[in-house]
Amino acid sequence: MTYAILAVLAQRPASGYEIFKRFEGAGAYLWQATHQQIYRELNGMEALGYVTATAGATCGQRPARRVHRITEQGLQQLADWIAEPCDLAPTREPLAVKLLAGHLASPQTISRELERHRLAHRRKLLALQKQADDHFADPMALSTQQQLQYLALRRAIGEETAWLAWFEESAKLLGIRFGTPERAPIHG
Amino acid sequence: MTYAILAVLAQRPASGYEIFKRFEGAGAYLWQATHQQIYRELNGMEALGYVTATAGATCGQRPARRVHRITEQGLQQLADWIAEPCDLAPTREPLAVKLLAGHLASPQTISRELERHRLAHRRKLLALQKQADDHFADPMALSTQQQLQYLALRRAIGEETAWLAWFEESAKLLGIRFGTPERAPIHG
DNA sequence: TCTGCCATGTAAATAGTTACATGATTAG
DNA sequence: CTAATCATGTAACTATTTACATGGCAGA
Repeated sequence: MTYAILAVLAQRPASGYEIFKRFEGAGAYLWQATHQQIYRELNGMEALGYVTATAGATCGQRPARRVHRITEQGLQQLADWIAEPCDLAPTREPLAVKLLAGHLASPQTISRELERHRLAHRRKLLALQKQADDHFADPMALSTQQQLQYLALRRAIGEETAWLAWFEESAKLLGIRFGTPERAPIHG
Repeated sequence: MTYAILAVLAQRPASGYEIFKRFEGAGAYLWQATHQQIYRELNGMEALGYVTATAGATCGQRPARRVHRITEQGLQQLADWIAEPCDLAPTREPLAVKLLAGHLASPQTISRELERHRLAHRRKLLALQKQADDHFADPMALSTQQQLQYLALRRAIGEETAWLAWFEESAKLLGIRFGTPERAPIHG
């Protein structure tokens, strides 16, 4: 978590709220987190000297937007973490758990839940593709830094595409017909 | 977590250790967890009446294998959870975070880490495919219950396949060559 | 003999969620 | 005038990891 925030701040300074927006909703593809956690983490990192906070002068009299900036120490910390090998993200698939014991529920219950998740994943894929279109229109003309960021996004797009393909497969095997009969968006 | 354990116990009674084995290592595709967490969770569920524990008579004098069995109440609890809509699993991608700030490290550092993860995902895919071969050799001849369990596994296989495709894409874009091990493991 | 697996746990620390709280601004 | 969004936080709770602890049994 710490490092996800530092990585965002390494791109540009941001307020807690901006980081939260990036970590939440359909477009999030790095690290989902609640605003409470982000604010707490930011304050902790400020105490450790990884970031500095400047009271950003805003228009009205809102709760004083605090813009956070990564320090040399924070950059160093982040670089160290990147260099040190990390584990794969632990697997946690509530939907797969539901399927494993799916015989305890009615087929309608299962297919309704599959449909809900399918729509959520489709929504997410569309949001991600929009980000790709907006920020990485021409993938062959990117700087090395942009290539890496593009690949991070491509990874999430690949993930969501795999989900949609799996929903198709599931529907076929279970003999379900999902609501909207459109094909899954093409990936690649 | 609770429900992942209950779902496994709904298939057949098991000891904490057996559940742990299922939730750990390359073949895990439901819910990764440490043994500490599983034992604690099992004891908690025993207190709540969702499972019963019987001291399984084992061969030697080992710490007395405790076999857990799901109760009617536990089944009801699990069925209720399956029926109630759940959120998508929150996104947490350390590798994507590393790429986002990848310019802070050397290209070799990045490509080494990509290669490590690629190998781990390949290992995982192989373990999953072995499970599919072992338990679901003929997907067209499965009971409804088995179909659902097969799909849970297929989901994980789809995930790992997407990872490997993404590593290919990354290698191409970054001009990295993977799969050239120093000591060629190509043999029978 | 040594390593690794079987088999269970306690205790402490860190990570993450949920509930509660406040108040300004903007768009319909 | 109402709802959503901007913007920040505290407190309590739940989930998860890490470190410590024990001891038998099997195979090289």
